[in-house]
Amino acid sequence: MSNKKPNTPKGTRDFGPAESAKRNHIISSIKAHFLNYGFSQIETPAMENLSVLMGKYGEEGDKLLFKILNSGDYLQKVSQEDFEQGSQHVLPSIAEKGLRYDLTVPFARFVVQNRNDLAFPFRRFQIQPVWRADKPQKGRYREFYQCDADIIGTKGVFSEVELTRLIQDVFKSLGYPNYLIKINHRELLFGLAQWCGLATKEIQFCTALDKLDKIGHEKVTEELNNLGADAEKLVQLFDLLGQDWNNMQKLEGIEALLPENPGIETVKTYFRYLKDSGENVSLDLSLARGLNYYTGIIFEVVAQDVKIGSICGGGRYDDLTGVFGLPDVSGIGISFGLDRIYDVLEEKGLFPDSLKVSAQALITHFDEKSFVHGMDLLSELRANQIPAMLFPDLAKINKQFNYANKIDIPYVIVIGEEEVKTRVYTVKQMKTGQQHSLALSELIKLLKAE
RNA sequence: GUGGUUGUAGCUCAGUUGGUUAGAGCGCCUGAUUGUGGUUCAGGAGGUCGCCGGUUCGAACCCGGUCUUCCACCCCA
Repeated sequence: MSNKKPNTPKGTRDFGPAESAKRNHIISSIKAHFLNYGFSQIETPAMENLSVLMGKYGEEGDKLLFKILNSGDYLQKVSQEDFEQGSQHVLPSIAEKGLRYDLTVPFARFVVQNRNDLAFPFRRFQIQPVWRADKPQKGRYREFYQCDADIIGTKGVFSEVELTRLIQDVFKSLGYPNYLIKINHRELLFGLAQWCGLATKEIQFCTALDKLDKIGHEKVTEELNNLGADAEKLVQLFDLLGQDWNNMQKLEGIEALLPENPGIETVKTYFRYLKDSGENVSLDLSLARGLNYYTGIIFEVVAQDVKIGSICGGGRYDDLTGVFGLPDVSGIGISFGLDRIYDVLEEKGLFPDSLKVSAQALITHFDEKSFVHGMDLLSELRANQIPAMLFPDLAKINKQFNYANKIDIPYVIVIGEEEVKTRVYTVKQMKTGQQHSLALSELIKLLKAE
């Protein structure tokens, strides 16, 4: 290991054949459900203008944005005054683009730009990488994929129900049952904040409350007290949160505190529409989610038996396009975290074995004559939609078999003098060791059977 | 961004108070096997001990820096 040993940048990874196959397994499953729900795919550039990205994810988000240096002499526009005032003042002069931080904001930009060509409500899905300059940890990468589905241009709670069912369908088809869909409503959170006497500090209230299951109610109480919350009301609040209630009981409990809150009716309707399919759905009044633009119901999906944070998140935003000049468009979206779902499936051993197969058959040979004959057989197999390879070098037969074994090829076809003459091929099933002599039509039938 | 942690062969890891030529298992290559892989046996290759610097007669080991990994904050998918 010399100092020349190359490496990918911190928090980024390569995906080899095995990993790519597993990732594709997840992507194709999610994509199939997106299509089944009527979403159309779009793609947007990896980079956006910083004016599009800045200020959309809160102060923290701005720090985590990767900025791209301007081309050419990027210091040219920096004035002495900017430089003396520090990096904050230099930034606008040296970088005007950044890597996208999520898929929702670029989508809002896309909607505004293409508003006249889109039919609303518009359902789009998007599967692309995003970048965050976070400090990497397990399940936290600097480059990771999001799989987003958004419905924009409708306020109906039915959209929330659609996305809930979509989540359920996806995890069902991935074979992972131990997830929990936590939901809450920003109006409820804001109502609670005001009720506690934190009318101007709703966001701080949310982020403090969000830590409840992590640091416990004493510490959260302490934080909220420091913000200036009404101590008596906090006692009432934590009394409510501590109850082991079902969703309806929780709703009734919070309705008693906030009788006029518009979020109550919305959440009630949501559960009514869900009917009996709300099995993995839980109203969690402490769920906050950091992103500033959410205004209505918010979602978070957690893996209950893997320590990895949330694997899917989303919510309703009433005015995301407003900042780009298109007001009064309500949208709702969810984002599946491909990389974390991967980590969950990997840890739980839920990837199917069949993903390993690289080709159905490898054609091996003893000499050049049989090698050349193998080329024709290869074409025949491929013409019959049988993924096949011909060993490309003249090599010892055991080397060829060894290769097939290593890359998990199920069938090896052997061609020698005899096979070329008779056109009856020897085929060995690697898993069982069984061997047959078959003419082409029989061979195709066998290889297609699997 | 703050604090901590990790790094030795392709992989998982040993390595004594600082002392010749740094080891094991697995994997890899060759042969037993010129019509058969996965089992077995024999042999072999592969390391500037993450990198740079310092202390020392002498450093995988001690010190500093740096990169990387993971963890706790922060925040999030």
